[in-house]
Amino acid sequence: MADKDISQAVISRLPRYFRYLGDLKEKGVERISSQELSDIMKVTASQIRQDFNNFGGFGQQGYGYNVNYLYDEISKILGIDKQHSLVIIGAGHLGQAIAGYTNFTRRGFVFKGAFDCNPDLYGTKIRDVEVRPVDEMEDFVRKYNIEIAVLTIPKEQAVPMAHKLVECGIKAIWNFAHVDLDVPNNIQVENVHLSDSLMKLSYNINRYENPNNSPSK
Amino acid sequence: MADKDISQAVISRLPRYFRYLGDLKEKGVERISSQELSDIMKVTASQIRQDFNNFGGFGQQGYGYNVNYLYDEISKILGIDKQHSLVIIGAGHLGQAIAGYTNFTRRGFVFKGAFDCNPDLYGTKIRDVEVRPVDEMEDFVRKYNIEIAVLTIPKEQAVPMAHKLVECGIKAIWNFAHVDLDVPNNIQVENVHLSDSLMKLSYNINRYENPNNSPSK
DNA sequence: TACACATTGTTAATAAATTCTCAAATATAA
DNA sequence: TTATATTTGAGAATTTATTAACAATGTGTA
Repeated sequence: MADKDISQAVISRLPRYFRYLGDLKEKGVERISSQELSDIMKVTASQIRQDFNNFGGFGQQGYGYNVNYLYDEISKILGIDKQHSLVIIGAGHLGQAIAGYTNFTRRGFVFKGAFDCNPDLYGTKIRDVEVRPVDEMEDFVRKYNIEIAVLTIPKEQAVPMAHKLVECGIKAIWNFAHVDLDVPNNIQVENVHLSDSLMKLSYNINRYENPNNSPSK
Repeated sequence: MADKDISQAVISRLPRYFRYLGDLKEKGVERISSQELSDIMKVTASQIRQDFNNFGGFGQQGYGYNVNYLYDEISKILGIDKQHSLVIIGAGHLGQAIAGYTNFTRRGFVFKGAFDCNPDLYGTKIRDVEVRPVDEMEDFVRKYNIEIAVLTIPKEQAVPMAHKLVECGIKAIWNFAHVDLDVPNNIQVENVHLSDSLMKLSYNINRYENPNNSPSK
């Protein structure tokens, strides 16, 4: 955990490399240089090389990078060469959107269960998985040793639910509730705060339209 | 646009400040010091002061910050003191989740239209708004002068759709498709790449479990 | 096989972001 | 009213991230 720490800035860029490499792979491209990748991705070649070097460097002088090899290595780094079990807590539209997104399955995220507190949803199915009452979550997570919980519930319920999940031995929470969770730091949390994202967009619209409403410095 | 540029790192933190200030406001807290806010938010007091100072500084020595005032100022900076019109392109679960999220409305994002290419959805309603055929999008966006388009469609369709939107005079795109859009830089784009976020989570799980699979340096 | 060329990995330089420090300003209590 | 305690805003110091430079190493060709 505490060895050669790699900054989250680097980690954040890996999925994007992975996406572009996947595209290249599909196109049948065998090799690529950092410069070529730089042109496609609009980041500096230097950054690409620096990023890969955090993990030892996967290229070869005079040749570049082998697309397939690099793709596989990144998938190992990201841990998507293994399967991860996942439950969705909150089977509303957002929960269903995520559950139904088949690409996640392709990346090894296996959707095992869905829970909600709305009785109307009990027994309805999302991709062969039955929606269960949320009280059954604890037993289910323990029994099947679920790794990841996707929290798509209102923020008021998110905090107590996170605590319950931690008690059941969950390893990670993908949090869509608009609240910061306070969990032990052996539990991984990744927040998706959609409203934050939308506000950023709003800022940039505003900024572009009224460039001169900045402080009098 | 090109005056006292504020870094996107700062902008990214504003919505979180805004969220915490909203909570404080609701609790009836009138004033707060950067140190108190630091304790609550788990960021350094110095960063809080530095961030606010980018916009001129809203506090007073010996007193701290007035919660209501600061809240209002941040909402102005973020441009959420004004209304923004918005259409959703792709009325699947994700599109519906976003359209249905009433908090956005509260923040001034007014949901005006929804479009899809699935005839089964035409005429169905999402919060009083009828789902229309996607061919009608262009006229609609032009006619009602829509500012923001939310792209919740598959990546193959996202790129041509973005081009169409730009032609219709859209100002900003909130992009949920797993692809990078290439639009003129007067168009604001905010990406929400969910699979990237999930991969980051996967990395951190992996990292925590196998701390020693780092390169031999 | 030998030589020119390409391209990485790595170190150094630069830029950006964060944290520290403290004088100046204000609030509050005596 | 004055003295003391707070707390900001701003500049300096530090840390982190990004970009540039180039020697080392391999590729591909004649």
